[in-house]
Amino acid sequence: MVRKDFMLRLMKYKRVLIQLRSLGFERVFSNNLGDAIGISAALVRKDLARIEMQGNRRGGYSIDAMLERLNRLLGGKEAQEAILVGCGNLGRALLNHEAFYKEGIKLVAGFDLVPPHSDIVGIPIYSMDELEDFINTRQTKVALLTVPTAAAAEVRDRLLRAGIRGILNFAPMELKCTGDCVIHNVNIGLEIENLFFLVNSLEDREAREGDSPVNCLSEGTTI
Amino acid sequence: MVRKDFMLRLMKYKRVLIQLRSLGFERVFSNNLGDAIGISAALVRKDLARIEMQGNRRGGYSIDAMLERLNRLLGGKEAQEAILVGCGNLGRALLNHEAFYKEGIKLVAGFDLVPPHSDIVGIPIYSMDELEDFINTRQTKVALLTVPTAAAAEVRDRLLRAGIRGILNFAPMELKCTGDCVIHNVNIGLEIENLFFLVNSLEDREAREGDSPVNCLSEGTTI
DNA sequence: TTATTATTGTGCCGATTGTAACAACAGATG
DNA sequence: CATCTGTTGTTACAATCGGCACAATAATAA
Repeated sequence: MVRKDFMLRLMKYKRVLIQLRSLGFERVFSNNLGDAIGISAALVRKDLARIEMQGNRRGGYSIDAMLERLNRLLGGKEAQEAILVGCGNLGRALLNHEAFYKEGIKLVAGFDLVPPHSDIVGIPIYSMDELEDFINTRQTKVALLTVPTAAAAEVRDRLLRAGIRGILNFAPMELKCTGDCVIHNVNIGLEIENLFFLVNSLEDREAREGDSPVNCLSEGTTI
Repeated sequence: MVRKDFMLRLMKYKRVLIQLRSLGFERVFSNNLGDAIGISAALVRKDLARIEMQGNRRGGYSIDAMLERLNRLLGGKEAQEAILVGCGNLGRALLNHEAFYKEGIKLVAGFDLVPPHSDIVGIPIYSMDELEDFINTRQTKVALLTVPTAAAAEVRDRLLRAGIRGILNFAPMELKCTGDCVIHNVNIGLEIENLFFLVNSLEDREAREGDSPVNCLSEGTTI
């Protein structure tokens, strides 16, 4: 609950650093990073102190050193393997989502009650019958769950029994976990509802106050 | 930044209440709600006090009264209209996502550089050329952005110029906002990375401590 | 060598969050 | 009517977070 924000910031730093490095930079200052991800420079420095990343008092931080440290903390650079359960519309879309390849995440298989006849994107889609075997032999630890709401809880139990430790649930129902595991719920409906609420408040305020001051809210993933 | 969690809790209460009511319940206790969404009963009571929802000291809260209040706060029950820009895999998947219909959100149109010849789900998909006109005539205020990363910033500007006030961005790049608007970033890659990190820490800890205590993390949308 | 300057590292503070504990109270029971 | 039980409403509190400001310090210039 509390260090999630912290870790997310670390991941954002990493993204920015990779970008900067690819542009030829070698060092970075706390205020660069702060601007890039929309927080104060002081907070950046505090975060970096927390991961024992020390910079040069005049020349900022070494991008390479920092990336090295972040990679060690966040799980390294070798792509981590996850599976996807529930190859409906959303599931199939995620299977060939552009973002994953670049970010060290590899979806190695999809599972569905009725697997399609041909693989769509080069990622094999298996029948649910083979779920446990696959998890067992590949020692998969993380799964994306994109099954219909009604099936979500049951599939979660099955995944956990099979050895999965982390689940990213997309069904619009808060999944809790039972045992030693991590479950994150990505509820897109909630996101949108939230957005409507904020936009409505924005317009209300403007209507009330006439010309409103610039009011700009950009927020990160609820992740 | 700060009341986002609060509002998200309100929306979660609403979901649970709707479910409970459909099961025939009429009243609910703070600890029911707390259990349902994984927080303490005290926090539930505080939230309810904050929205001036008062319960009966013995009989808990009236579900109907609470839903009424929540609906007023969160934007009522009439479905709110949003559009979706970028009808690639993810975009099309969202266009027929089960969750939206039930949750008072209505995607009224999709837009793409090359709109498909036939509507896939009954939701019309238009060419990008018609974007501004549509927004203008329908007075749309919220958009889902599922275009490729490279185009995200440009399309955002276009949307904002056209009058959109809230954007839910799915491209794996932190979009900031320029003007009076709200932008939320749903970064699925970050979500997964985060999950890997947590699972790894979990396993590390267990390896270190031998038999670990039950350690169960279930968290809501980062959103 | 000395002064200057830019940037880090950190101690402190205010704000906010969620928890714990308890008093007030409504209804049930006898 | 009196008691008792269970739930709310509220107050106090501990933890944490992020911001500010400033001392420490490394590079540079004179």
